[in-house]
Amino acid sequence: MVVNKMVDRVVIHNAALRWPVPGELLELLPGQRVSSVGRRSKYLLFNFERGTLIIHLGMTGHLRLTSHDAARRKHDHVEIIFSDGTALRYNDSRRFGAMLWAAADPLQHRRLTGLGPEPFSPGFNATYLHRISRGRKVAVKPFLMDPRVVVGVGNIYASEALFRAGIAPTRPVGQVGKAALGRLVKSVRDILEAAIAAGGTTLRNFSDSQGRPGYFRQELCVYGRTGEACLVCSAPIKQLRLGQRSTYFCPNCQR
DNA sequence: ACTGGCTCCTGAGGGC
DNA sequence: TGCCCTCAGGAGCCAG
Repeated sequence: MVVNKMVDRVVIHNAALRWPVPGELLELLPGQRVSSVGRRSKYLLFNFERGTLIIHLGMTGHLRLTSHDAARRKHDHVEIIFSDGTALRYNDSRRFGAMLWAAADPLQHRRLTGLGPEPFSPGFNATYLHRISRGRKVAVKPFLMDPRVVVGVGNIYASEALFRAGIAPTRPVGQVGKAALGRLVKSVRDILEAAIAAGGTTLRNFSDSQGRPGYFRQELCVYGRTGEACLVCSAPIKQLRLGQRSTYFCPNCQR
């Protein structure tokens, strides 16, 4: 828990994340206290007295709260050292993540404006999806993964949600009816809820803040199961690329 | 306004 | 054992 901790100093070992880590953090953060933490989409919001530190973990990012003198690990790019002797370390081997600063309302930061609704919010519903998808020719899977449509649905969960909703991932979204979109909304929520309960999905090296892997992988119905029997109808699971992303589906259950 | 393709990056895994 | 190749993915960016 970092709330109420006072920043003593910031060390940037490697500023080359998705966008350069703002150097102004070096002067801005020391002397400020973390007042609260929040989240919007996959952006973590560390609210300080005079602004908000926005952190995205990308694919491989980790935050660890350690003693400030603990040995640095490979890919520890930024350290926020607190006055109580602890340090919050941002580690990200792939550097797909980001660290940004918002002097005012973080929701008005250019990376956060334009984000779609949270998947568990009332705004994410069949009527909404139906309205914004009419006339669109894009396939339903990349549409579902577009953060302007809804946030939080990555590649694995998109395939899984479409399987459970019985919708072929290649269907032009404009041709998916409202009832099917309603099933999709429910599937997305069910998948995310189950995945969160299982601690996420570990494919290679994902782990939570305690270093534990996620156990949702064993509940995946289609993702990574190319050629294996569909759990519902036994037809072989197919794989294709859609929007440069591996896509898995049952050609029999999903239409 | 849409759409599809490309890009960033490192590590894992497979083939030889 | 070691090298090389391919793949993985969140999401911004850009050309058509």
